[in-house]
Amino acid sequence: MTNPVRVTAAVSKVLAVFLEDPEADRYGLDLMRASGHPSGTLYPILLRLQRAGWVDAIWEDVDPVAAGRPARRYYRLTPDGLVTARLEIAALRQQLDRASGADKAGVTEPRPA
Amino acid sequence: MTNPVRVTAAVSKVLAVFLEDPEADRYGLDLMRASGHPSGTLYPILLRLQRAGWVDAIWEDVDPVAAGRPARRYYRLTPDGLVTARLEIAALRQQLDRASGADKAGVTEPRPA
DNA sequence: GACCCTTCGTCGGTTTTCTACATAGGGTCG
DNA sequence: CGACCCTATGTAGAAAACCGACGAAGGGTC
Repeated sequence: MTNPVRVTAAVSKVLAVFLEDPEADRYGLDLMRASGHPSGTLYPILLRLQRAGWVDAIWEDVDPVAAGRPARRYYRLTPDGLVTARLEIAALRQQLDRASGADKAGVTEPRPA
Repeated sequence: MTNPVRVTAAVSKVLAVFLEDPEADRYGLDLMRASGHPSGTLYPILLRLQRAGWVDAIWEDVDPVAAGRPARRYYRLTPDGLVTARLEIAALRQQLDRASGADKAGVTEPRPA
């Protein structure tokens, strides 16, 4: 476990969504909307994250007929994945901050102090 | 011009380096060291950025014999590329900030205020 | 001549991304 | 009841991106 996962742009978006609320259970369509990824991008990423042990998945325990919709598959960060994701995202942010921090004409931030 | 460029993780690293000092001329080896990319990653990215009109390139006007090294090829952001790069990087940063901002236990930042 | 250094790239295999499509039940409209 | 959209899951296959290895070309050193 924790075998190499390349934290690409698409992967970091998914991790960022998870980190918005690390306690929350998230399902596929939900993650698609929140990350902006199409299913063909999202599900392979979720598979890689699961294989790496960063993410867990469980089937929703609901009767599809009673609920009026298919059962969802809920994904959530493992404790391990939570720690690693935070580190990865922090590293990315630092890199981007270095870029816009050295730039006088800020686009969004008026005062860095 | 300004045809679609996918701002992947590797591309954003290159843009971030350019934004550290948008006035500066940068050459290949320099960008390789600053971005951490191997040549096989960097040069294709520079080509894509040039084709999109985000980056300009000119050959250094120097006598290789006198300088004791091969001439460098200098790359720099176009005015258009500067604007676009800033927007892209700002968007990425916002996304990452939302992720760690909603998280109580901060990893690096003690006080966001 | 053999070797390393700087500097520019390209080549080719692996990994990642993404546009379709597949599946399956439910609801709606005419 | 057939055509169509909605929620859900995911796969298939091609295009794109990545990156280690290599090549080219000159300079210097031993």
